[in-house]
Amino acid sequence: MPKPSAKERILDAYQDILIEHGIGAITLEAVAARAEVSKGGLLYHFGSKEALLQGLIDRVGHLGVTDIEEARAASEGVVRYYLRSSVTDVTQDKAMHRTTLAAMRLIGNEDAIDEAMRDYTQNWRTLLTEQIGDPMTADFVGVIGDGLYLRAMLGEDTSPLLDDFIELLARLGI
Amino acid sequence: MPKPSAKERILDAYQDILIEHGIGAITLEAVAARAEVSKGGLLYHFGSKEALLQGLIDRVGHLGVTDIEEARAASEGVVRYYLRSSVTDVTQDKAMHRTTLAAMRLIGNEDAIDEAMRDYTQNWRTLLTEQIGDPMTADFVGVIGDGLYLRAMLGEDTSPLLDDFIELLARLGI
DNA sequence: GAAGGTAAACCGTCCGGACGGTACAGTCAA
DNA sequence: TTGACTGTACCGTCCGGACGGTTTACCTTC
Repeated sequence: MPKPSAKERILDAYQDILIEHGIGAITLEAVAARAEVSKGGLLYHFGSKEALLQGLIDRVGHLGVTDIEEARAASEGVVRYYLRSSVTDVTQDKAMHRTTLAAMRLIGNEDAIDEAMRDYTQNWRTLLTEQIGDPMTADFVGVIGDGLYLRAMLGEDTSPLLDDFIELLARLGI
Repeated sequence: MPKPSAKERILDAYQDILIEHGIGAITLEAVAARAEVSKGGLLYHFGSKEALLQGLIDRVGHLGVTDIEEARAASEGVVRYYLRSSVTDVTQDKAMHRTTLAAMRLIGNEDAIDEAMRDYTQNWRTLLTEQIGDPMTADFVGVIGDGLYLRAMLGEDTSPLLDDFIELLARLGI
């Protein structure tokens, strides 16, 4: 695996610090240090803290689109794909999962993040509705995924719940 | 309704700012201004920003206990009480609901908050298991409540979902 | 009941440190 | 030569917290 470009590394560092220590630990110097870049180097790529945030939002947008595409094509089915990617699964370590977790740390603190996350959940809701048929049931599945994410944010390992939840949903004909 | 004591007003202001503008907007001066108290007055009651956080944690603890007690005694049943209090219901405006929403803004930023929230969800899980019997199904209901809270954090009005969700759970024999 | 005392409740200013951002001169690989 | 940085020095602002008052409520004693 080649070393990612500095810009990507900076964004990764931004995410990592958000996930591990939260928004309060985000300083330009801390992000730069984690990315193994000088402060000047960071500011070369992202002209301000605000630009760094925008970088994360863009990433949520891009990864969100490809995530939905992959889900649509997944052989296991959309619902199972959705729940699996909502669960903390150490073995997969998907890019979108980390990005989402990082973005969630900013919910309520940055309006632009709230909007990006609403868009993302809305896209999922659309796909789930398309797949399941009934919008109400689709919302139900959507909320379960969100709940799993919230638990992940609290540091809980939710992977043991996956199969049980899928079985319960199967009983509802999903 | 008499004017609450300064200490309560300060904690209310702290919550309000967290909910409306997030952790980044929390400064001693902002909280003091919102509570209509001087900065010195605030520091008289809470000796530091850390103490303010501890005040919120204590509140989560106290309200959490009474919340669980009320749920246990609720004529509508524990599950319905749980889901109803997870939903954004403008008409009720329960103290615990606001406190939880405020505390959620701090998840991942303050270890002590994470722990308090884990305790709170754990207490609910225990009660739900006791009520439903099967721990796996209880977790299922628990996660749905969490998902509703996450949506509330994103500013969504989740109250229309309540009855539908209860009906879906009824189909599972809950 | 006036005077005096006391402690809790509260006010407003000041200081030091942290942090975002600027500026710029130098390095180095392609 | 140009783009991608490094490293250092610096500035202005913001914020936490310390601190030295001041007001209010409530005794107590003459």
